[in-house]
This record gives sequence, C-alpha cells and structure tokens, in this order.
Amino acid sequence: MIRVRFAPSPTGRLHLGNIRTALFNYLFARAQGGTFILRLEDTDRERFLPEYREGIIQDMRWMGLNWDEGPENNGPYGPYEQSERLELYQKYANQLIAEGKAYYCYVTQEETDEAKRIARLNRMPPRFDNRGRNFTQEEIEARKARGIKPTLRFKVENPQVKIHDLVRGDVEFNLDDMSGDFVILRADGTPTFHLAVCVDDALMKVTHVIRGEDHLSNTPKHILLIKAMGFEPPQYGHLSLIHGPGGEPLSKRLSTVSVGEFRRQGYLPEALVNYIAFLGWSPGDNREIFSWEELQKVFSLERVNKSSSIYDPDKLNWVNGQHLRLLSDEVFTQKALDYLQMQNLLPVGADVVRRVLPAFKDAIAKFDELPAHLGFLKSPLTYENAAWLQTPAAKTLLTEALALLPSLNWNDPLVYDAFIAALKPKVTVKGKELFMPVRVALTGKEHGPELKKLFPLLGQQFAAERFKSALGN
RNA sequence: GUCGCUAUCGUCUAGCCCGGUCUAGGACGCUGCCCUCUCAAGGCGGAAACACGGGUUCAAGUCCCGUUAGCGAUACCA
Repeated sequence: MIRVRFAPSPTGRLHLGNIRTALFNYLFARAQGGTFILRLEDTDRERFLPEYREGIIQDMRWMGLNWDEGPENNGPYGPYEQSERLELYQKYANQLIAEGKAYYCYVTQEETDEAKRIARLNRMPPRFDNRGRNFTQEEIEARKARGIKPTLRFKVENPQVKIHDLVRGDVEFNLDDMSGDFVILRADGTPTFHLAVCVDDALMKVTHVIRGEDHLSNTPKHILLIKAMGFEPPQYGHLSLIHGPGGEPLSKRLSTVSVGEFRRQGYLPEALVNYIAFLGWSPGDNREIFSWEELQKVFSLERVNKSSSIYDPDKLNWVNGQHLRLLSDEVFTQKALDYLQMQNLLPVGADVVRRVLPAFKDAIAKFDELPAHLGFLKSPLTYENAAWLQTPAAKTLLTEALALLPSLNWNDPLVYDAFIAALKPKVTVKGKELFMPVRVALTGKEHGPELKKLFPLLGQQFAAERFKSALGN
C-alpha cells in the first residue's frame, strides 16, 4: 500500500511551489490507489502563526487536494501536527542516546560557525569537526558551569550514502563533505526538522517521500537517521523547484504566487491544478487541458522531469480560459456569481448579473475581469464615445429601435436577429453605422460581447430604458 | 569556497533510457490572414531552440568527458 504525505510548515501561506509538491503527492497517491497524508510541521514555534495553519487547510481544500489522513479528519497514525508529537521525538532521541548513536554536544553555535568559516577560507568542506564527541568529563562540567546548554547530535558513522531517487536516479553523497554530526535536538530540547520528519515518516508508514529538490541534500541524513532508529527508509523523489518569471526563487515573491492570491483573482482551482501539473510533468502526447479526474488517471512519477521551470502567468491565464469555456453556461454563471459575491464585486443586483453572465464566458480569462465587463449594468450609463448617439441618423435609429421593442418575441434566443431584421428597413444606415449606436446605447462602450448573445439576456425593459437614455443624451 | 542537481524555441514541453524515422513536434506569448458591428473567442499560417568544447560512432538533440551558466544545500528554518 502506497502512502505519501505533504508536510508544509505553517510559517507562511502556501504558494505555487508548495502546492505543486502537494499536487504531485496527491496525484501519485490517487493514480496508484494510495493514501495521501497531510502533516503540519510546526516545530518552529517562533515563526508559527495560527492563521497560517488555517490558511493551509483552506487552500488545500479549495484546490481539491483532500487528504485521507491529517488535521481535522485524523487517521490511525495521528496526531498529524508535530507540535502534538513532541514526546514521540523525545522517545526516539532517548533511544538513540541509549544505543550510543547520538550524544549531547556542548559546543556552542559560535564555535561551530567559526570552524566552518575557517574551513571555507581553506577551501575545505564546510563541515563541523565533531569535536564535541570527544570532550572529557571535566571539559563538559566546565562548559555546563559556563551555562552552556547542549544540543543532541546524531553520530554520522557511515558518511557514504547512495540514494536511488525516483526522479533523479542514482545520487551519491558523502556526509563528511557536507556536515558532520548534525543536531537533532536543539539546546532548548525541541526536535529539529531532521528528527521530526524521520520519526513521523517512519511511524506514519510513509512509503514514498516526494518533496522539493531543496531537500535532496538532506536525504542522506534522513536515511542514516531512519536506519539508526531501526526503520526501513522510504523511497525518495525530489521535485525540481519552480521559479518566478525573472528566474528568481519563488519564495521571494510569495504574495503574488500564493494560493490565496490565485483564488482572489478568480482562477478555477481545476485550471490552476492543470497548469501546475504541467510544470515539470507532461503526459507525453500533445494534450494539455485535463480535468481533475483525467489528471488523476494519467499522472505518473516516471514522466516528471528533472529540470526546474519558470511560472508563466500568461499560460496559466490561457489554461484558465480553456477551462472556463468548457463549463456549461449554467455552471459558469454559478461559479462567476459565487466569485463576485464572495469578493464583493457585484455591480448591481445578483439576479440581473446572473442573466447576462453567459455572454461573457468567452470574453474573460479569469473571473476578476468580470467587473470591468459588467460595469455597464449600472445606471445611469456613462458613454465612452457619445458621438455615436448624437448624429441625426442615430437619433432616428434609436427611436425606431425603441418603438420596435414591444413587438419582439423576447423568449426567442435569436430575438436579436429579428430585431435587426425589423430595424434595417426603417433606417438608411447600415454596417457599423447601424450597430455601433445600438451597442453604445446598450452598453456605453464601443467594445464588448456579441450583441446577438447579449441582447436576449438584457430583456425588453432594460433595452427600452437604455434606448430612452441614449435618446436623451 | 565545498558538495549536489540541472541544461531543447522568450516560456512550458515532446524527443534522450533503446543513437539513424529530427530539414527537432506541440502549447503559451508574439505576429500575419480569415471570421466579424466592436473587443474577444475560434480557424489557418509565420518567426523562434538542441548552452559551449572535446570524444565515441558510418551516424549524436540522443552516449561519454570537460567547460560554462543556473539552481539547491552548506542552520540549534523547514
């Protein structure tokens, strides 16, 4: 049974990079019939904020990344928040000490920093020399007397670690070139990330760890630790990182790529998911638009590529537009309305907006473009170019149009064609001279959706009012 | 600095494992035309890439080595 997890730390909002890691885990679990776990890594209490925790949960749900086990719905291996698992980490720390696999180290942070600085100056690996391993009892007492609180370090005995990475293939590390003995319990007694992940992954029976490439060089530490605790390490797969449009790391631009921001701008979650899935993965053929369900079927870890990619808002917009166009008018209208209501963006009453919304399905890439299109519903109308309404020909045209309205069958979706057909014989103008005054009178603008589509949605009363106002202009 | 990862159009990518079918395919964006009352949407075209240098081979985008560049790690953050 495959078990994967997504383990964000509630020290910020979820962004594109995080969510892609979550998505790939989710997709892998679904494609394989496995279990998807959400785990909150909140051991860093200094940067933790409750609203980040809530934000993560909300964002995950909005995206449709529903977890089988995790906060709020629990599961057999809970709790799923590390702050509630502290005694577990302590237990395994004690076990490692008892077995001589970890030791209390009285070396101060200043000393290790200095050692690394000097190593760097000498073009040597920036590793710590493990001097705390061999302190004499007097030395330890002396340091205790100075008020130095020890950290717990894991003894690296076999620094050579081979990894078969699910996306990168074979990678080999020598921890002697990297770190030396590493801290697993801070001086204040709290576990570091390394201890916490290893204990949790082991205890939660995680089979595949799919995470960001920034963890690739932590992996040898984790493998050693997990083995030292007597568990079998999971398989690892490291996903390349996503960068911003300028090639910069994503975290620096957090606000613009946070899930909350995409939601605020009116993207469809399934479109966002579709786009993100294609950052570093492709199905191998030329298809690009996938529904949630299809994605869950076709996704495979083997087709994830190794190189990092850049987030492109233009393409996201296109994908979103494609998904929008796939929606039925009814569903589109409901989703658009929900969005406008939630964002407090309704220009007029919801019932009026609901009627005209279908006319804009092809016009937008995302919902936040709607208010600009819908502004014309507000009365009185301000005309973008009133000149279209002020010629004598236009006056005649509008008068005739107004008179025609009651005779039309407004239940006919093609009522606009009938309207124009009836209007044409009564006026001398044609083409642009005919359509523009109608368009401007109705919407105030020279550009907009097809009148053929919009006109029937407007209704007789609305059209009449608009023609009257235009005449009085 | 040290260790590691990566390298196909501006961007996302197919092709690379199993060299010839690649005068390198698709998509976004850009651009021309068509449709059209407008703006979109849609349709049909166009420009646009194998980072560089060696090697292996009859043959290299595909295999090997090096260089360069980018990224990651180098924390008592995760």
